[in-house]
Amino acid sequence: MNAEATPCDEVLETLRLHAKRITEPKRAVVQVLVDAHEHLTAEEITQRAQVLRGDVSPSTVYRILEELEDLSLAVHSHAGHAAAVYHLTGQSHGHVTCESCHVTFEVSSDSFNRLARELMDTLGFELDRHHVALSGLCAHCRATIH
Amino acid sequence: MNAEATPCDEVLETLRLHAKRITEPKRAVVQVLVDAHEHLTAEEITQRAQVLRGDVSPSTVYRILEELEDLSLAVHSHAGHAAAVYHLTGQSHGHVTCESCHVTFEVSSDSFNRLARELMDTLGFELDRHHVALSGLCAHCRATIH
DNA sequence: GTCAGTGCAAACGGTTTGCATGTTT
DNA sequence: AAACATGCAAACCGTTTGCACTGAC
Repeated sequence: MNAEATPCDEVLETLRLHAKRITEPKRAVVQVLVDAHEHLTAEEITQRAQVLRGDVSPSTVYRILEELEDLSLAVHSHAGHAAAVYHLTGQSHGHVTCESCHVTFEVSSDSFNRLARELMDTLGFELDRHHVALSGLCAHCRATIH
Repeated sequence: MNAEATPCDEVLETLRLHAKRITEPKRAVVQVLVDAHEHLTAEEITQRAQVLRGDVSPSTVYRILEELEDLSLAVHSHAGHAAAVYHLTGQSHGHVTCESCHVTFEVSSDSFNRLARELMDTLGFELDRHHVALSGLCAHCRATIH
């Protein structure tokens, strides 16, 4: 129960602890990720960071995202054909993406855990549930298309 | 129990039935896919088709693969960062890909079915098990790395 | 003052497309 | 002959990289 810093500060503090420098573009990107409740592409992150700070280049965003991933502060996953989506690490969960409207849902770990256990038992395969999203059709698109 | 045509002929016959023309590049690509027991990238398919036929362009291979997919004769899936892999449709199965050695395994439908049912029940989400591969570490790489 | 971090522009890999030519029907 | 399929080259999109410069420490 200590006076909690903002989630944004927590991430920046972790960077500091790893001898990373705190720069304006980093503040902006972290802020965007903290504020985002969806999963964002690098391009979306860039655009939003530019709103906050004006002039953040895409390459910088990619470098910052890579740094955050190295420190396990963020992860990305691949959703079908589209660009990768990034988000800060929270509780463990999987992803499913709608092929039609491209919305990405998080799915509780429980749903994946059974499959993960089965893969381990049968193939000795260790599932990384973050990294690749399953795809299919969301309820809305299914109703619309069929 | 009729005298069975080769799998290759079956695919070509299906093309014919859909008023598609049977060309040398198509024969080569279909032959490659029939012979392949792994999942191949478009580039690998192109290379092997060129061995069979000399001079098949990558763009033609992509167009043929698209045609096969339109007719549900083939599917592709995305494995982590790498290029998409293609294969002819057989029994329904899912994919898991090793992040380290990039081998793709097929996983029996049963393993995915439970997850699929759960996604349908909880989100109304219809899983397309073909389209995106889950990733993780295969038994061999796990043993090597850890 | 040093070095990590930045912006820019160019390169990259996988895939798609426009167009003139060739081949199947 | 007509329609479709092909090869080539150029475009495309998401991402990465080389480099000179800036700004955090």
